[in-house]
Amino acid sequence: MTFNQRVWNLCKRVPKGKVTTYREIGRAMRSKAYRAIGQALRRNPHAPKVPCHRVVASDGTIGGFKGCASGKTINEKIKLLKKEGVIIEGKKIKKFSAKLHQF
DNA sequence: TATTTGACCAAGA
DNA sequence: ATCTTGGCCAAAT
Repeated sequence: MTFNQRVWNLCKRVPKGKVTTYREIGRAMRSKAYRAIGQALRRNPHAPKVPCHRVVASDGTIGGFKGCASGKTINEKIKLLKKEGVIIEGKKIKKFSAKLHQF
C-alpha cells in the first residue's frame, strides 16, 4: 500500500455532502505530508473514482483544483458540491466546520 | 542518486 | 484582512 493509495482510499471514504481537508487526511494517516497529498490528488489517476473535489484547504477555501487532470474547472466542481449540499460563499465554504468530515 | 516541484499549513509582518 | 516565509513530505524528473 503506497502513500498515494492511502490518500485515495481516504478520499473515497468522505460521504456525499461533506468535505475533508488535506490536513485531516494527513492526520488520519499520521503524516504531515500535506503537500504530498496534494500531489497525489493532482495526478488523480482514478479520475471519477476518487471524489477529489471533496478535499479542500484547511482554512475553508477550495484550494488549487484549477486545471485538474480531468480538465474540469473549479467552478463546475463548486456547483457539484453545492448540489451535494456544500454551500460555497465567494471563496470559502459556508459552515465549513459543520461539513467537515472526520475520520 | 540528487534535485525540483507542488491541489499545503502555520506563523509573522 | 492580505501577503510573505519557511518548513514539510512523497513523487516525478
